[in-house]
Amino acid sequence: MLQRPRGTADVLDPKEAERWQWLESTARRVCARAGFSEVRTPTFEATELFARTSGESSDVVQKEMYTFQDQGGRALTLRPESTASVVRAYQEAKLSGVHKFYYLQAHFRYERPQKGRLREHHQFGCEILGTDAPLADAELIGAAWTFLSEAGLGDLMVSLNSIGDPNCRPAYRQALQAYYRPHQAELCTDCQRRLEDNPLRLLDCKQDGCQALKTGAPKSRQYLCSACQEHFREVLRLLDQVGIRHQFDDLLVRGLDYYTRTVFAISHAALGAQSDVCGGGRYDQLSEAIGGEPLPGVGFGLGLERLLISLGESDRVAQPVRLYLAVTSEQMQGPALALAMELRRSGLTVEVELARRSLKAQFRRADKEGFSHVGVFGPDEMASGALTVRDLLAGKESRHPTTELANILRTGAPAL
RNA sequence: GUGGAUGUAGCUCAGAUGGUUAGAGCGCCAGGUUGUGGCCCUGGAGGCCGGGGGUUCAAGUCCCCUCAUUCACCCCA
Repeated sequence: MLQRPRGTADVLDPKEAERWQWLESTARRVCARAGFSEVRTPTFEATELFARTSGESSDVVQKEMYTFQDQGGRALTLRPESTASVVRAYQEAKLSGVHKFYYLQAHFRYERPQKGRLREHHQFGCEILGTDAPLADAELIGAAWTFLSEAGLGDLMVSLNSIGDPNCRPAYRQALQAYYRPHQAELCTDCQRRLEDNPLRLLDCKQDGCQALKTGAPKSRQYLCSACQEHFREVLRLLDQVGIRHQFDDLLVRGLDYYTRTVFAISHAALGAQSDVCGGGRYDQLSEAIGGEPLPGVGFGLGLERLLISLGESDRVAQPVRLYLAVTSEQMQGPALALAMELRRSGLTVEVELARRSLKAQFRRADKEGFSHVGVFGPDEMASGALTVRDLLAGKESRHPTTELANILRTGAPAL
């Protein structure tokens, strides 16, 4: 039989669907309170948008994009990330001033799948555009922090670094190259290439040989110009002030070229090698890379599949009242459905048995599927306009007029 | 893209050196007498052994290819 494409996933287990909905609504709630409004950008964009912002030499652009040509010969790409799109949209709409956006969107990268890494994955992300104030960095990181806490991820720690701006980064790159050149022979093949291509990336190589060289490598912080230094110091100070646990990590660099100054990540051990659940940073020159007016910004992206893995299987959804309406015979199914619809209209969660099975089997099923109550609807009940209700947790049973059911059950007293 | 592991019932897995009707546990369905769950007992359904090709008298078992999953690398959310 035909299967779903590699690296994609279906969500059809009701429990899992509920987890997704709960997570998404948590994100929306956190954003609404902090004044972020939702932005939705096209699923595909001009290939050039990503090529120019992420960087021609980045892995994303070199080998991970889903690129195709449409009937009109346009080169298009399924978005591998959303920041470039959001900046593009801001500029295209000729907005001005500070804007705060969030998105919940699917992203596509042609990669080899493994735990916490899919070809289509979903990210919740926030962007603050139009200001380079350190306060924006702090608020943005705060949004990710608040969201993760509310989602229930414990023991959070933000790692961050500053990788400078166009004024000071060139000097740092040169310093790195100068340091590594004499050791070139000891580097892994990837790092030999990086030495010319993208020296900053030398710092997050995990090969033993390269790892050893890192300790003596020059640190970006020592090369920051005074403006970047001041900016970073202020970001750190603000994080302290708002109570966000963080640690300075001078080996942290990001894979996308558009980052400037602040870069950060939040990781979680449950994810194995894909430990970063959230990553982001500042991108003050991105807009110009796509031919726009200067527009500073900071943003983060947070992988929802990864977060769901980190959160584990825990059922954090309180069990609400759910009534399973059982019937004593097939003849009662019609009247039972009518009753179910009436009860639903008054706000109750009610399910009726669709297959023909014995009362016993209906009870068994209600129990298995975690219903809180079973209503038995038979001739006696119908004649008296009542329903026999059994509380499955308490094991108690009683009969009530159907008109009073909604109130009795909704006010929740588990024991009737 | 590179390297390793895996793929047998809905799920977790057994099936030594190839040999007759492919098994278990859990789950599912039905019963254990009158309109009632969780425990227990009995019975039942359910498997092109991921797919294709090959070797052989004979393949779930051996070989090749392919698809998928998984772990690591690369990289990233």
